[in-house]
Amino acid sequence: MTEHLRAHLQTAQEPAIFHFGSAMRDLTEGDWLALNNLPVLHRFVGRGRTLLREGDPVSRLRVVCKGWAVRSCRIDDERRQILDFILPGDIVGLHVDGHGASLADIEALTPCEVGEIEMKAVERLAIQSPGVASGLQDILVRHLAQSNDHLVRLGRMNAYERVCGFLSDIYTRQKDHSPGPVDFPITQTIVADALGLSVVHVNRQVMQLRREGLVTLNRRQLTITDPDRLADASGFRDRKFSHNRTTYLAAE
Amino acid sequence: MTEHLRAHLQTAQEPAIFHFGSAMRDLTEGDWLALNNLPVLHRFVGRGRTLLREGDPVSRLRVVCKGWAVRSCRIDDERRQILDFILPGDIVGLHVDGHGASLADIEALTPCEVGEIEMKAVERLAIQSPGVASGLQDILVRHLAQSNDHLVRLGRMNAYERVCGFLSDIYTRQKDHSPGPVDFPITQTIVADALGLSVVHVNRQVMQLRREGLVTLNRRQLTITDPDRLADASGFRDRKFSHNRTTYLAAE
DNA sequence: CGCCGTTTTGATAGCGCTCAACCCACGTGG
DNA sequence: CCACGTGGGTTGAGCGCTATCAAAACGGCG
Repeated sequence: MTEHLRAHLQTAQEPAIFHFGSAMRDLTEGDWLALNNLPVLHRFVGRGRTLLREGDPVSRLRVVCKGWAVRSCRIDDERRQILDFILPGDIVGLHVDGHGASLADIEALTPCEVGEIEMKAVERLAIQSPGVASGLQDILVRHLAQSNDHLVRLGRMNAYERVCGFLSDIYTRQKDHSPGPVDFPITQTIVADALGLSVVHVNRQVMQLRREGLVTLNRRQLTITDPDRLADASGFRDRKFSHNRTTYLAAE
Repeated sequence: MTEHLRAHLQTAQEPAIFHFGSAMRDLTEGDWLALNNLPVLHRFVGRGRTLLREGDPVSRLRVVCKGWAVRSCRIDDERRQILDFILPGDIVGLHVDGHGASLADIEALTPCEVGEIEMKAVERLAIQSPGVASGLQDILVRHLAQSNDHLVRLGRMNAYERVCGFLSDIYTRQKDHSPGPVDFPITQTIVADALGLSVVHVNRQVMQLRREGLVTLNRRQLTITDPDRLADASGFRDRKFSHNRTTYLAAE
């Protein structure tokens, strides 16, 4: 398939399908055509609303086409853990238990546009198309890599390193499209719940980073002065993790 | 297929293949026959030896047929994080980056017998057999669920809850075969590196649990007096996690 | 027997939490 | 136009959970 044709196919379609297919590697022209036949249900979710609740049966795969969301577990009234951040183009609905029930809540950080695709239909497609089947596996494996990084962060990094690594990650995941500042629709409370810290302590680390001139950030935007230095400060030796792993698709 | 035939097929084969297939659901007779044709390379790994090193290209899937191992990341000279525990029957080699390189070291806690299967061969098989393809996905999804639990543990549980939850997990993962005590070839240093705590503090929590009469454990065996009480003490409301998730295959 | 890895215990220090207060930006309604 | 409420950010004081350091006991193994 020529590059030209591929580009045409990729841009010609439904955004949800485009993102879904783009997350896979080595799709053939036929795979793309088949993907395009998948029916997509559109939904809009307001900020703060729950897209999917823990324990809900997941029969549809969700592609978040616009907006940000988080996947989080509530432990009790005063504790919750944010498991990952969902950026535009990310896919939701793969974290399920043995009965197909969601392992966590998905909550919109900003208004979201979501495309929903029947899991059954995707599975049928995967049977016919090896490219889609292995693409699904790619997506799952990438989630595993992300969990890995987060586990190391929570288990063995101190507060300063956690914040550095987190900001570095969020930065790198968006860096492909635009130089300069990136979106950051995240409160410090959210950061705290993601990093297993208290809000107050997150704030102290952020203040520290500002004093050191490493970052500029507010509720809207994040600017990183020296990405390499920030990544170094995140504790992962030679930036191997956040650079090659969480964002390893972008690296190709 | 009759139960009798299934039982026959499952027991008639190579242990590595048996475990591999058993980790999947809804395999047809044909799937099992095809699995049995996969060539298996046998390896033996001594205690403390490294089965697979971080960064190594993973071209073969490993089934640990006998023995225990851990998957761990070294951060620097004095810090490491253990990401999960590999028990007999577990599958290794799915945690890879975008280039197929291992994300972590796999280290044998006890002497291990490992069956190695060419990834390429498995992929070829998955193309022909939908059961195997979706079985592979099952395995990946189960790993995701495990990571989830561990993330919550590291992010939002205190030392006591972490130890309770950990012991509870190890117990539940083996409980299907034998009542009473279960294997526990794990030093407190290993527990510490898994739970993001210091050895000394792990020991204090274990001592506490012993004083409370909840567990008996040494370097060989773990006995849990009242599994329900221990699970309650792990902080997960209604034992939903460790019960339904990490071990959700056993629940079926 | 002697070595070494592991477990246990005490004393001390420090990282990060809690509580509390204050500030700011923003939206809402009178 | 201003009063007010609300959500988020910032800062200080004090405490508690967990780490670190140190030492001793234990147990397996050559």
